[in-house]
Amino acid sequence: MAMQVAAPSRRRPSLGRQKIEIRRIESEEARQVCFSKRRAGFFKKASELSILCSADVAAVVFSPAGKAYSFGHPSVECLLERFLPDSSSGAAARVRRGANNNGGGGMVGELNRQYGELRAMVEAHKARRERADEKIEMERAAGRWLPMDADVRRMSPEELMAFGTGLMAVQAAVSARADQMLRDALLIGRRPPTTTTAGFGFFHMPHY
Amino acid sequence: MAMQVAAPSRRRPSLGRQKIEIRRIESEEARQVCFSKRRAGFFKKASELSILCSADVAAVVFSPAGKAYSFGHPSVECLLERFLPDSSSGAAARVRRGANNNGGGGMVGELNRQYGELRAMVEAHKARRERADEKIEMERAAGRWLPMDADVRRMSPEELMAFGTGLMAVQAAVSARADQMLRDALLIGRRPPTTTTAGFGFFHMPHY
DNA sequence: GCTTCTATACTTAGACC
DNA sequence: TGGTCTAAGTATAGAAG
Repeated sequence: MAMQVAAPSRRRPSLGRQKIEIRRIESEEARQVCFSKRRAGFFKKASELSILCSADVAAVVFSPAGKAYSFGHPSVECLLERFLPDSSSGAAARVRRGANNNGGGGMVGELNRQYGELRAMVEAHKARRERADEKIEMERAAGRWLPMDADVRRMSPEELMAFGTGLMAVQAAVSARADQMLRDALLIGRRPPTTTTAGFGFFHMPHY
Repeated sequence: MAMQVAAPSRRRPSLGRQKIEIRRIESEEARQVCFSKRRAGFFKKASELSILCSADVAAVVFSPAGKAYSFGHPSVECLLERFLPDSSSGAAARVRRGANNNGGGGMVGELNRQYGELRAMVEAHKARRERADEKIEMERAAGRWLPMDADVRRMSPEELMAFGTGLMAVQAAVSARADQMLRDALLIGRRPPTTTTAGFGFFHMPHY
């Protein structure tokens, strides 16, 4: 019943949840906080989905800071193996174990499983990504074939799908050509395990 | 202000969201509906997490009916391929192993069922793959941008490198566009092209 | 099996610890 | 980094199509 006449503004220390756009959070700190919260929520959703619907769910998340987190019911190893293309099998095995430990309904408080080797890998990945950004300009000059972002944005779902498929084919051709040149230049057999990645990222398309 | 005297109960066609326990939904129908809804929500969360926090996120979900769904930024398809090698024995063994390790939840009985679903999934994936191959022609028509294999073979190392870099940028654009469509679809509740997106692999280039 | 509608239950942005 | 609190934005159970 008592009314706050003197300091009505103090009654609202929080404005509550604000609406936000789904776009990269610029503030590093805010991004980190958001990541922690949403990661927890994300894994919780994964857990609920698997339990409520008896579905198999696996999820892997790499924080912007370089840590790896995972959830899996009944297993997430397949996902992790994909993320460890050029690492030793030892790292893969360890990560796999950790992932399984927090699978199922466990969820508890922490899915925090970090590995030094993973961290190194992620750093390499990030470096690769940055290098890629720098090259975007150069790309335009040589790519008389490639469409502009605007073109891509204009594509219909069907077109995008078709284009994506074509992209994959071209990727294969480029990859093959690169291998060929590598062999010609070095006059050796291929060594995929050690040489690997020049800095080109992956192509991905989510499906529904 | 007319009053509903005769049928007051009609005023509440819905009780709104009810609280539920996080445990397997017994009703097969209800479970299916729940799966559809939550799967969409789950992927949306994954998308938001990756965008808001610049995190790498990958998720795979196998429906109780045996269908596979996935989301990944920047990639997951490759993971699925690992999970679904053409030799079903490998996948089967791996899944079984993973499942047993995690058997602490009394899900043992479920495992056999899930195993069966996996087989169905493998077939679905194969079909999808073939379909993708068939589309490569269509892509040529729609893809007025993409070069022919011959063009790629004719490129100099420098050109190839530049082109590869450009390719990567386009991949990013396509990926972003696809993510956008996913978000729009989920937001609007409209059905996107469905099914077809599974077969896109990753691009890799050895370095000199 | 996926969508729509409605009334809630649940999640989380922002500020602080 | 992870926990707390508030208020508001979202996700979704249930019912029906």
